[in-house]
Parts: sequence; C-alpha cells; structure tokens
Amino acid sequence: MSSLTFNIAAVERDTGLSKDVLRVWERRYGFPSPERDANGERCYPTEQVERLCLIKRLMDQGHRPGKLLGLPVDALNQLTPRRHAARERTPAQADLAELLALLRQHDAVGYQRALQQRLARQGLQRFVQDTVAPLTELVGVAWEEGRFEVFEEHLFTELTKRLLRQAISTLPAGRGPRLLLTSVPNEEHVLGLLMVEALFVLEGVECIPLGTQMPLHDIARAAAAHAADIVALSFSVAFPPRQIPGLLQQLRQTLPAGIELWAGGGGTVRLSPPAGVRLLPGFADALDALAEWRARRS
Amino acid sequence: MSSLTFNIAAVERDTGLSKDVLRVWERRYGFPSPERDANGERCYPTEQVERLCLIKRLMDQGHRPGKLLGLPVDALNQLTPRRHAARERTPAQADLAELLALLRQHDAVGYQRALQQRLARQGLQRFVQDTVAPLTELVGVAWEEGRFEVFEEHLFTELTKRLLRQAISTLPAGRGPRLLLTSVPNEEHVLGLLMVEALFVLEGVECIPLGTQMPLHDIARAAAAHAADIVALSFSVAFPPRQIPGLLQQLRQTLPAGIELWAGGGGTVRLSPPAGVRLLPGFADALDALAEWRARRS
DNA sequence: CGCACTAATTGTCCAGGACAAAAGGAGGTT
DNA sequence: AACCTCCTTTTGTCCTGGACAATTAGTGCG
Repeated sequence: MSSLTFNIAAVERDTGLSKDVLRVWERRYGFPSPERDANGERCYPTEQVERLCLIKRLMDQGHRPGKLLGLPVDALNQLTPRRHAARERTPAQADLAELLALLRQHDAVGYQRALQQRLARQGLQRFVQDTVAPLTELVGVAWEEGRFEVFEEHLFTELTKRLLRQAISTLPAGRGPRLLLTSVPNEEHVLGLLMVEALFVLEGVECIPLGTQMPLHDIARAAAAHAADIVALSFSVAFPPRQIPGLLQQLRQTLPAGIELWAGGGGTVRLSPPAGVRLLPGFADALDALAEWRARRS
Repeated sequence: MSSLTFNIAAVERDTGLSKDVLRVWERRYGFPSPERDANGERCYPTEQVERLCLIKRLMDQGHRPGKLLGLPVDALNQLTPRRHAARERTPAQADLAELLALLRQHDAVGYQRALQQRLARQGLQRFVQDTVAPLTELVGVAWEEGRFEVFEEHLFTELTKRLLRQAISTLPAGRGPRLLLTSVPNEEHVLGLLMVEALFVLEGVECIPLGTQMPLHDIARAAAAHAADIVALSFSVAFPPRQIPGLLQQLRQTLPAGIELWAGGGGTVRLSPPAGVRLLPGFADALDALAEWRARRS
C-alpha cells in the first residue's frame, strides 16, 4: 500500500552513497533501477534502498561493486566478510562477550552497571586499554558482519561515552602539556578521542576537548587561541585512508611551527609518517610520545 | 608561495555548500571563480574559500545569495544579521554574559567551574531551563553574528554536554514511560536532546538515549526492540524546516501505531502538527505531554 | 614466489539544461 | 497598518552523458 519512495538525496543520506555513485551505478550495472515521478526524478522504492544499504556494508568489508550489483538479495545475505578472513577469538574477547550480549538484549541499565563494575575493578587505564578499546573493535566487527543493528551500535557508543566522560571528570585538572583533542570533518567517531583523553588526563596532561569534525582552519585557530603545545587528531579505521596524508600535510602547513601535530587511531596504523607529524597508531605510542615530549622540555 | 588550493570536494566539506551549488553560483554570478588544474578540474584558492565561508554564514542569517555574491569582501564584513533585527537583552541574559565571556577567553576550567556552581545553586530543572537553554541560544546568536569562532562553539557544546551528562547520571533510574530519544540524519545538535533527557529523567521517565542522526528505519526498529512507549525527536532551529513534516510523516507510517511520536526543539516552533505526531516546541509542552500520558495510563 | 606491466574497474568531476519550491513584490481589501 | 492573493524572480536540486585518473586485478617473466 503506502509504497514509500525516496528521492536521490534521501537515499544518499540513508545509504551514504553519493548521488554521483547512485547514478553511475544505474547507468553501468542497471541497479538500482528507481522509478520516475512526474518530473522525471528518481524515486527509489524501499526494497532497493535496503539492498543498497546491504551492498554498502559488504563493500566496506572489501567486496567490490562490480560483483555485488549483479547479485540477488539472497546471495548478498550469504556473503561473509572478506578483508579480515581469519579472526581468532582471544580469551579477552570471550570475556567481553558478556557485555556484547547485554547490548544485544538492549539492556541499557545492565550494560551500564557491568561497565561500571569493570571500571572499578580495572582502574581507568586498564579499563580503557582492556575493555573499551577491544569492545569498540568487537562492536565494529559485529556491525560489519551484520550482527549489530545501527541503533545497537549507537546505544553502545552513547553509553560508553557517558561512562568515559564521567570517569574523566573525576580526575584532577592536568598541569601540562596543553593538548588540543579533536578530529577532522567527516570523522565523527568520538570514542577514540575519549579513550586518549582519559589516558592523557591520567598522566596529568591538560586536555582541551573540542569534540569531532573541526574544519582545518579552525583547528589552527583554536590551537593558537588556546596556546596549545600539541594538537592531537583521531582517525578511525573507517576514515578514508587516502585522504589522511593530505589532510595532515595541509594542517601542518597551517599550524604554527612551534605546535606539534600528533595523529592517532586505527586509521593511522598502515601509514607512512608525513613530515612534521607524529603518528600514534596505538595507545603505547601515545604514552611514549608524551614521555618524550616531557623529557625534551625538562 | 604555498598557495594551497582546494578541489571542489574539499570546498564542499569546509563550507557546507554542495558541489551543485558551487558550480551553479559560478555559472550564474561569476563567483567563485576557481582556477583549473591540468585536468580541467576546479582549484579554489584559500581566499575564495574563506569568502565562501563568510557568505555561507551571512546566508544562514537570512541574506540571499543574489545580493551577497556580487559584493566585495569589505562590504560582506560590514553586513549585520537581518533575520532577528531587534533583539533586546533580558536581565537573565546579562547574567549569562559572564559565562560567555569565559568561553571567549578560552577558559575551559573556569567555564566548567562556573557552570557547576550554577547547577548546584539552581538545581537541575532550573539549570536546564534558565541556564543551558538561554545560553545555547546566546551562543547561537553570537555565532550567527560572527562573534564566536567555530572552535569556541565546539568547546561550549563539549563542556556543557559533559556537565549535563554527569548530572543525568547521578539521577536514579526511571520507572516509565520508556522513552526513546534521538534525532534524524543531518540533525547533529545534541544539547537539545540532553536538556530534554535531564528534565524527563527528573520526572522519572526511563530514557533510552541513542545519540543523534539515526536513520528513520532504525528509529522504528529501535523502538520495537526497546519496547518503547514514546519516540521523541529533537530538531534544532538550524534544521531545514521544510524537511521536518515529511520526515515526521514518514516515521509515523513506519512506527507501530501503539508507539507515540513526539517532536520538539526550536525547529518545531512554527509548525503545523502532522497527524499522529505531538509537537513540543518548548520544555513546558514536553512536561505537559508527559503528564497527559501518565494521566491516560493510570 | 616476487615483481613489473597491462587491462579492467570504479569514483569523481564536468557542462549545461530544466524545473519546482521559496522568497519577494504588487495590488486590493479589511 | 496588517493581511491576503496573485505574479515574478530567485535559487537549490536534479537530470543526461561524457571523460579521466586512481585503484585494483590479472598476466607474464625473471
């Protein structure tokens, strides 16, 4: 009956596929094949939008569009992740499965309580490294494999964010260096930033959290205004890797030479370090960098 | 020397103006007028990007592109907000100016302390209504008028978010109704959601916070999975008003009939209520709606 | 098996036309 | 002056179809 349809902008919004891509796929592969309204504009029916979402998810796992777009829905549903073929289960992950289960049961209260317990037991540093970080990865994998819904992932992010923020707020204010924490436009993953902030504040760093998605110009201005010693950016694994070097280089040129530029997060793991930028693929690297900075300034 | 240039995608990212708009402006008004690289693609110099940012801000204040695009930079800088011509200063706002001043001095610690004091003095309910809400509006105005930088606004959001979340987390868990709180894609303003959450949790509502930007399909799924009684959406004043009715109607159709749909925030003030949706332009309306819901169920 | 080189794939950009929705303006009525 | 209606202009978004560079896959050779 209702037979809702979406215009191309709505599909772009819901699937994350740009208008250009939607049109060129239609031209090349014959899918999607939207109807047209009186004005000749594309009207995508719900089924096609859902199929596009599925295709998008499979592509994020390393499949290629040419193969996927010819396939019927059933075949798509049976495809498994390609990129990370072998993924062994560490004991730590087995331990975390309990938390995942709570999320999948939509038990917000239970999840919060379990998280709080782990925080109390492990202390903030180990909590970040041994609970939040691997949990984030597990959720990412579950999401890639379609075992997690969008809203389950959102709930995870929201509740975990809250606990981390709360933990950070109980710590005493740092004494230096002054470190500005943010991410570039289109990078909205916030958990990485919060994890680093927690570790740094524990070490007495004075963090200035600016949230995510700060235009490059404004990062430079903020660094100057706050008299920051260091600017630290976070790139998640989901961020388009080829954009990163350019962004870092551009920011490095805009930023005063006296201010250091650090970049961390899963997106920086397989990256050759640009000039004047320090890469911190893991937490240990971040703490090392901090120790070195302090040694240099003392 | 460096003479950085931006390709059209970078300009879209930095200015928020779509590629289509950038090209059609160039065609119609002769600005921007980017150079071309060896491949015939547009290369926007820094000055033009900055001018575009300025134009964008003036447009958000109600100016129209046809007038702005012919003007030189000096003239642009002298333009004042148009939409809210007369804006009188209430005494309450004068009181809040102190907080604004702290933000403009980039004194994060001082701002947090001042906010915390106000929270302790006013209690959460009045803090939300008399401090956070008007402060958010003031920051919005200051931002529109160019008196606030992007990063100052981000800092405000980040710090205020933290305090509200912290305050919410100290409250006891609610007993019902179960209320799902989120926003639609492209609506990323989170403070409104947090303010409502604080007020509702104070009233014993069991809030399920899903963060911002949830696709409509997933909102419906989440509501079912969480067995929510009510779905509440927040629309900021900055959200394109014409999209709201369509979105609400579409969601209403997807959502099971037994689940109520509420929509609030500054974006819903001048809106005729769609069928099956309850509009809550202000906090009082939200509390009224809650009282009525409870009366109906008792 | 590793490496260089060719071929296919795929995303993004371009030009320029079209149209509908929104905003502005004109004119008449209360 | 405020309000409504009708008409005009402005403005954003969508369209087609072509092009090309960057990535990925495939192939042959040392």
